[in-house]
Amino acid sequence: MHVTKPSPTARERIVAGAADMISRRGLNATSIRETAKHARAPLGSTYHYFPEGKQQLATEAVRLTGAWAARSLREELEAGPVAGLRAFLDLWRGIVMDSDFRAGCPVLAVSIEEPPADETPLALAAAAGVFEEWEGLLAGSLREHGVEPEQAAQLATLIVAAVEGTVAMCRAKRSTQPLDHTAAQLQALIVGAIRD
Amino acid sequence: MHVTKPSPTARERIVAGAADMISRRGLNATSIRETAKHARAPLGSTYHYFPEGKQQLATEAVRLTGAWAARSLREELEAGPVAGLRAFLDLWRGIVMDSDFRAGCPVLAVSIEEPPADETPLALAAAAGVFEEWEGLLAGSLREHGVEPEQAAQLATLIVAAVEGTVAMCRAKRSTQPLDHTAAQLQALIVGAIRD
DNA sequence: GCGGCTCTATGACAGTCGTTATAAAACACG
DNA sequence: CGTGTTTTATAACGACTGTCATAGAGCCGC
Repeated sequence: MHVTKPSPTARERIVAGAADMISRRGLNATSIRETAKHARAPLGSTYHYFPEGKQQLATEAVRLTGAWAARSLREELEAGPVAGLRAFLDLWRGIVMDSDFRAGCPVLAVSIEEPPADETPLALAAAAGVFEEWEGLLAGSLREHGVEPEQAAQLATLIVAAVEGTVAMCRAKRSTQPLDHTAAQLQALIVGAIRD
Repeated sequence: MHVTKPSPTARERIVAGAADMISRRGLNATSIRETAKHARAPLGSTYHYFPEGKQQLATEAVRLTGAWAARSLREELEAGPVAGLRAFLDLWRGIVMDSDFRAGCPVLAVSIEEPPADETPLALAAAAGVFEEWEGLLAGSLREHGVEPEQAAQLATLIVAAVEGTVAMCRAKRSTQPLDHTAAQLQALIVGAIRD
């Protein structure tokens, strides 16, 4: 049986492209015109698919990235928290290296740009939700391996925050050394937490 | 004896204002016109003081923030790594809370925005330098308290990355809970590393 | 007072931005 | 074929951007 992967629709291409551009240049510097061009879609289509404009596009880009990372995280966590951590780190390492240190995490990018005062920060709320989803997956796996609930929640927050911060540091330094440092420390931390 | 604090020059006000605006809206969304207005300085003055334009202004804003945090970090580290960590965390907690979750770290903001392809990323290099300065201070203090050099360097990277990431998460969630989680975990981690 | 320097004021340049309106095209389905 | 819906094309709107040029103020040592 053969299943041909459906070629992505124009709408999907726009969202994926927006996520990529946001992860490189930030939300404000990502223009709708360029995302459309990057996805080989006309400008008019963007406002057809995303009638609420840029906020909606950013929101969907954040959610897409969140779901993508969550799926990988969920799968690998079945082999335990250490395997999950490694998968999470490798995922971002790939992004950083494949882009020659030009891309990072669009969820972080959206989180640190103050939204215009007049509108509800939909994309920011989506970013908060993605962080919580990632933390929840990690904390759940830690609890399953005997870590106390409060300790598990704290550790999950630390992992997500450290990975996000490390990716940014790798971009600034144009080096993956921060990821190596963080990986070693977080792995040891998890191993120690599980053993208790 | 009485020493009047010298009122900051227009140049200093511009740099400080730029750092604040970058920490809120990101580098690309911070316009030179608005920084000038925010500092009650005319637009012409900005190009007088910063003839290399926006890159130079961003670079100085990053360095100002870096030096400001480094000074606090250096002072408090004299009381040991745990005190230094607490000071570092409190510093950012103050920024986040005083701004009602609208401001963060300008160094991080600069780190995650791809510079225009045609110019040398001066501000990005400055951000890398600031991260290294912070890591160096923390690693040095850890070594002084008996932590192995490699372990100290890794732990310092983790601390800086985690704090930066946590501040961003606090903004997204509009809560300081991530900072509480990270603070607890990092403190325990340092205590454990020192005791060995 | 007076030259010379630092700083300000003002306006302009060419470009991009988010968004909207409106018309044409492409398509699906009977 | 026609018809109704989805998608594209194109132009325009006001506003904003980084940068530069130039003319004027303010202030220094002499």
